[in-house]
Amino acid sequence: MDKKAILSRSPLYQNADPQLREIMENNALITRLETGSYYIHEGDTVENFAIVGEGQLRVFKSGSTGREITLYTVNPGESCLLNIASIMGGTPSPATAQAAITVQAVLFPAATIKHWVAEFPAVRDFIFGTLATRVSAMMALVEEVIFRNVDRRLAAFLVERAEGRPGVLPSVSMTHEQIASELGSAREVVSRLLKEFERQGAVELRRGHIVVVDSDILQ
Amino acid sequence: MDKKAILSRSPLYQNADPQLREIMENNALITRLETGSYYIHEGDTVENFAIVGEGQLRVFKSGSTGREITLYTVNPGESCLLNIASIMGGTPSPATAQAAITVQAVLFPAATIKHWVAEFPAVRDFIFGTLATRVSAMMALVEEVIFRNVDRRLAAFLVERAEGRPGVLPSVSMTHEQIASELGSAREVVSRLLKEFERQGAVELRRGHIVVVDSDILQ
DNA sequence: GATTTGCTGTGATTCAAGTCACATTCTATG
DNA sequence: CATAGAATGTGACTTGAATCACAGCAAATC
Repeated sequence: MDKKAILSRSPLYQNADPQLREIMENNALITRLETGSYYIHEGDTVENFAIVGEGQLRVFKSGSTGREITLYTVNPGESCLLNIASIMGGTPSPATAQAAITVQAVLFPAATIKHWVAEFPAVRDFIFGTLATRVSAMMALVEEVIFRNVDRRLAAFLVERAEGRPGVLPSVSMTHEQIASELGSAREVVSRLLKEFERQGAVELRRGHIVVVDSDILQ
Repeated sequence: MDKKAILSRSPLYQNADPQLREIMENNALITRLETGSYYIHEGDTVENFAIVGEGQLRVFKSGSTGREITLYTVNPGESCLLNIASIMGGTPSPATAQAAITVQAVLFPAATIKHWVAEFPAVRDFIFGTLATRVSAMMALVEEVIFRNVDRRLAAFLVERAEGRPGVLPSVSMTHEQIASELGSAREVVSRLLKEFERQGAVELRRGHIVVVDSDILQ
């Protein structure tokens, strides 16, 4: 993927006028992050603003016992909230970001994006939009974690993340371990609950992925 | 309190140039919210942007069993993140806001503030600053809730919220019930933990407030 | 000062979920 | 096809916390 291909995935670029597009193209630094490598560690100062073109960034917090919880993921066309909050507020990053799937992205220096926010309404709208969405999601996450049991969160997670082509049952391609990190729980707990779901006929378990047979039961 | 007095508490107004100040004064609608009354309910559409001059707004989510968790509070001079996220993103409010202490505030219509964001750098900086701070706090909250036990969260809460004049021991003036809502836990749990803290000599319990005797033990 | 109302203290119980400790599969790869 | 390394399945145990059910206390109000 080249700069332009990555940029084209972002609503920011899509909504930009030709002038801004050109400026973006001229300032974009292309980068690649292999699966498992880190984009930023908690506490670091963020120096770039990223737009993901391909792959997936996972933003998470780790607890003392090694357990983790995913706060959100950044998919193609999206930008990292962490980045924005950190750059605009001048604060260190409140969480860690890692490539869950090899990422190709473009970067802009923090100073550059800050300047654009002042100058281009399109940039502003994009950033506010991203912030607003993530903030709501964050609040929803707090609520979930406090008031909902792991079984309900797991069921909701499966329904939401299951992907399937027409004709094929939707499924989630993750290990139990990964799902546990996503939810901030433990692997054994997830395994047990999944088995229970299977007994109820809601899912079918394969190695490395979970097939959602009946999403109504999960609801 | 009149408009000007309320506005003067906000860094937004403080950093504004005379022109913006005048515009703000001319557009401000003054309002008062008695303790316990709601500023906004979850799911509502937000129509105004508020700057709190006095009192305290509590922003929270409620669970099905009636339990609540405070996401954050809005104090004098501050603005409501909910508001900003909702107005700028055009999404319904993700949580409920209620006056914990009778609030005096000024309001600006959503359209007005949106317009100002485009026009005045000071407004932009203020809003981004608020968003960035709250987003970080939100992430920290998720982490706390997932990885830390209630006793640790309670201890941290007491240290953070204790207020005292010189010469007087700091204390938190809240009932156990209120603290439980703050933490998203149950009253009995908080009562029991507080008694335990008292046995350890960290606090002293009075009706309606907790005196922090030794904040080191709480750490 | 009597009463009502709202706080606080505590025991008993239950339950979700984290932890430990292995056994049992898969499946990729030499 | 043999096997190492991952992924999964499960039993046993422990524990933090929520819930239920009252009892005692303080303080505001009549």
